[in-house]
Amino acid sequence: MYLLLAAHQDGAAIQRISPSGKPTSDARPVTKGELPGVVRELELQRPRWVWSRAQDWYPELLARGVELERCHDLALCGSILANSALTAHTEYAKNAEKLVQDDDTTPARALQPPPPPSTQGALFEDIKPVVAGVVELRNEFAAQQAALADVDDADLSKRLQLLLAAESAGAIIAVEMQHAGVPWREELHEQILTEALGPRPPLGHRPPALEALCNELRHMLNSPALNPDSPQDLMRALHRNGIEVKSTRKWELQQSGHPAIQPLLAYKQLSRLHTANGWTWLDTWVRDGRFHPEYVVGGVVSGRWASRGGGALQIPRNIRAAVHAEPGHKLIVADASQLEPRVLVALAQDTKMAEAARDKDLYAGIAAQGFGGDRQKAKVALLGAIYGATTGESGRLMPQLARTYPRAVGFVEQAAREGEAGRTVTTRLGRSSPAPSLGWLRSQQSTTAEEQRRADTIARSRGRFTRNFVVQGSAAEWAACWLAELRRRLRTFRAEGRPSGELVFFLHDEVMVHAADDAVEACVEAIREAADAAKELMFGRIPVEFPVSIAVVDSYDKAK
DNA sequence: AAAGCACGCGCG
DNA sequence: AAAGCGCGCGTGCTTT
Repeated sequence: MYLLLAAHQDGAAIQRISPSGKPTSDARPVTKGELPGVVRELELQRPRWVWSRAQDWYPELLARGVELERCHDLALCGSILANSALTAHTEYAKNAEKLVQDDDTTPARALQPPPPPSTQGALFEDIKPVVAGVVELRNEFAAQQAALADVDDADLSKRLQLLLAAESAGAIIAVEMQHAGVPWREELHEQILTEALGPRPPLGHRPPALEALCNELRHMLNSPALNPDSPQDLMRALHRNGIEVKSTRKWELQQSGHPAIQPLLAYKQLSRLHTANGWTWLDTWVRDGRFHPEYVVGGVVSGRWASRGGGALQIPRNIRAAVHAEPGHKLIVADASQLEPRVLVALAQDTKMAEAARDKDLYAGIAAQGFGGDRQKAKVALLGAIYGATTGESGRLMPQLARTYPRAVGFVEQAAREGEAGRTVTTRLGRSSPAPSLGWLRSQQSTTAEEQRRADTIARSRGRFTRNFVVQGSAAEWAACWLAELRRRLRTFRAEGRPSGELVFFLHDEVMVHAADDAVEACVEAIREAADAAKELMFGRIPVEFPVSIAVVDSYDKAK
């Protein structure tokens, strides 16, 4: 059953609709205050909630203690359907195309783009539903369902439906994880900061350790006014001292043996800790022992999630000790091992590489088959194939890899050719890469030799993008299915009154579950089962393993 | 003074 | 040791 939840005057309206989007009841107006109660009541019928975006409604509902099982996120699904090659022939895609301005690269969207970044601390106050009433949303849903029905190939149609379901589940999970937050022990974080930087300085001042290093650098580089935070300033000072670097990047500085390099690198490292994850970050993003980032589902064209605020997807290793389970609980950190290479194996149906992928360590398997047992070489070669490396060691290893695995390498090469020619590519479940911009197309019609060279560079760059898109995007789909399957199992535990865990973090190919001690075993099992289920949902029964490495730990730094 | 860009570095 | 893909964000610096 589908229940439409739309904006209506100051509150909302709820209407039953059929799978094709026809109303099967009158729209019921509900005030803001009544909404949680009404939705909770209706949820007992296990509907699929159809709404503009999960972000518009679900944070508020969750804050009132209302959890929902499933939804259809019109904005996310619309964006997929408007771009997918599988629905390119439909009215839906053709209408969406008209909405795209022809002078930029904005992806087609059936509804409004996401709201501007909300200011921190206002996660639940600031969000206003998009101005979209019952009729508008119902029509949108009907149009999306019609587009789905227009996909003739039953297999492809099923995949696309799976993608929309997984994406919508992701939207729900993202809001729930945002609500739950990552368990964060502030005093452990502060301890790390104080040990590395000294006591907290007044606002706008360097902490003692940075101050000392800065003075040391000024002295060693004979530059009394040096600001090491200014690349220009720093570069001039280095040059004055005969350190001939072309940039101030860490790896380039490491080439030099000058005695000032060591304190400089130390300064850079500590400065990073202070500015990106120091006391200010802690004040801003951690409340009541939880880090509450905002996840942006569909924030990356490939289908990966992005995040907004607090750098949720970049929790650096050196502060992970502060991510700590609550008393009587554990963190279960699960990681899909070598996900992208395994997805490539499944996509390309490379039986030879599948043999290697039967091993828990895929790189070791590949090393044994084609690289004389050299695991590092095998890894560099394979990642190079997925990213489109042309130079360096990775580039040199490509022919060797192609000889051993013509199908897998051929698959990514084909994706690269498509991109270079200005065509789009499509993931396993049907998410397509954006079409090239008009500017791109224009660049390819160059005449002079100089223009031609530039055009080739741009074309190859797009080829690397599409090459990676199919693999990264399909891997993101696997991860979305994994996450959705895991959530379903955790909810079942709870519904049956058994101990369960809560999803608290997700990062591309990694999930974190916070669970009471007596729930750990079941959660671990659920994580593994969900991974198997995700594989089968996406690829059916294939002889490729998607092993998950799981660490049960007190703190995040102990995982891996 | 605000907005936008380049750099550099964190994560997968 | 970096390279080839995808991101967010703080800082300095330039443009508006």
